[in-house]
Amino acid sequence: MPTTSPASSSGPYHAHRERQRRRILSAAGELFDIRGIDRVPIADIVAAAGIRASTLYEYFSNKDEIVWTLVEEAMLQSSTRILEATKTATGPALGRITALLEALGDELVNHPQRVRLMAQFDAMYARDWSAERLLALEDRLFPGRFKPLSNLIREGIADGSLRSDLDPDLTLHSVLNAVVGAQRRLVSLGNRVEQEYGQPIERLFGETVRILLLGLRAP
Amino acid sequence: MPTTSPASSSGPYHAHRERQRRRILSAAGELFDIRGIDRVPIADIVAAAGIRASTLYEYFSNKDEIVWTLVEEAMLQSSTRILEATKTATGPALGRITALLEALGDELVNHPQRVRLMAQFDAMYARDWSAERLLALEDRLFPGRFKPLSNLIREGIADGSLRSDLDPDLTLHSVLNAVVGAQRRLVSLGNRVEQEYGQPIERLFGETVRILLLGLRAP
DNA sequence: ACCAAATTCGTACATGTTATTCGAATTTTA
DNA sequence: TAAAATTCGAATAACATGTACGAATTTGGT
Repeated sequence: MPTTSPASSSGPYHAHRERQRRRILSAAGELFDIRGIDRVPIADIVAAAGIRASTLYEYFSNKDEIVWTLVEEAMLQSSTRILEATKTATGPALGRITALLEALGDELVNHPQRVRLMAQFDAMYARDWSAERLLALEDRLFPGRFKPLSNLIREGIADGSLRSDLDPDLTLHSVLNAVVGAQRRLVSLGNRVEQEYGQPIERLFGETVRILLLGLRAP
Repeated sequence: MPTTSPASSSGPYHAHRERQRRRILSAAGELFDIRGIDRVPIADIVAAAGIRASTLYEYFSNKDEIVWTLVEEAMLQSSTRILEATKTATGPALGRITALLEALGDELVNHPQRVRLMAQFDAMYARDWSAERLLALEDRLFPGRFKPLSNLIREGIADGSLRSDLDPDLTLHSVLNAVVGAQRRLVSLGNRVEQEYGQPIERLFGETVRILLLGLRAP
């Protein structure tokens, strides 16, 4: 009898369980990326992971749990990398905002699968039935995440690097939303972007960031 | 015996067929919006439309056809409205770009369901298996759609309303992508936006547009 | 009001897919 | 080698899609 249906976090078989868990998650992540989350049956995840369905249920009680686990990991990795980039940068606020937005560009080119996962999640899972769970997850991962953004604008106005007519509680949120939206749209459209726009993804993203920064900069 | 399985486009019963077709499409659209396209079985569409499954197959041969029809309509309505707004505006290019972006804001507040549908489609259907069909659809709906955008930038540089260092083949594409990305992200996150950011959707969107326009404007 | 054509209904059905459970067999640990 | 953990294989129940067809109903034209 397994300890409990969701994976246990310690014990003699701990290392092995962790390995298996990873196998399942990465197999699922790959398939979700290629075919779309809702079009991947458990049977396919199982086959890709090289196990039987009944084994999978020793690790996750259903597909949703796999999805939520992947999303949690993606959000964590993403935010870790971005916070780090922002903290590394020094000098006037505009420079730190630049670093923040460019980190999202790095993510776009270096971790497209991760970005695609979150794009899918936004469009499909961010519905009422899961809103509570998502908000709870975000609160757990980064409590009090918005004060730094507002302060960044305030500092920029004070140090003269940003326009003085910006609203600290509004501007950076809307800029971030636009950049994240651009990022996710570009990565979702994938090859089609280049076919349609005739420009490589990273140039389009870079130009978006450039224009936004020009709009923020003090005249 | 029905004329053909997909709806016929003329004949004595034409008006009635159109009405029924609409019933099906709007029932499906509603359900897709609430639950997500891939989580709506045919049986539910049929029930919501108040008909039997066998009747539905007189109009659409499968669920994908319903989805594609809805997407085609959404793309057409959206682009019609936006082209019109752009053409109505006169004066310097910056003003016309402003009208273009504000039209996307109108769509966000007045037709959120339509925007959500396209957001879902981008994230789920814009994959390799359907890329050809989508490109064909776009070519059919608006052939040669990108020259006007490039020209708008060129005109703006010429008439002095835009910065002179913009790239006609790049800038407006990337700005549009960002605005569309922001629009779709806001509408997908829905109520969560206000809970998380503490700002109404249209303010966030408006601020995004404002910053972008500041970035485009000649110094 | 009536007729003929078109549409819808009701139902049955064949087929395939999906998620989940459970006891038996196997592998691992100590 | 014994006990514990893990995996397997098979069985099952539920769901979903799409098709078929005669009977009942609605529609448009006259």
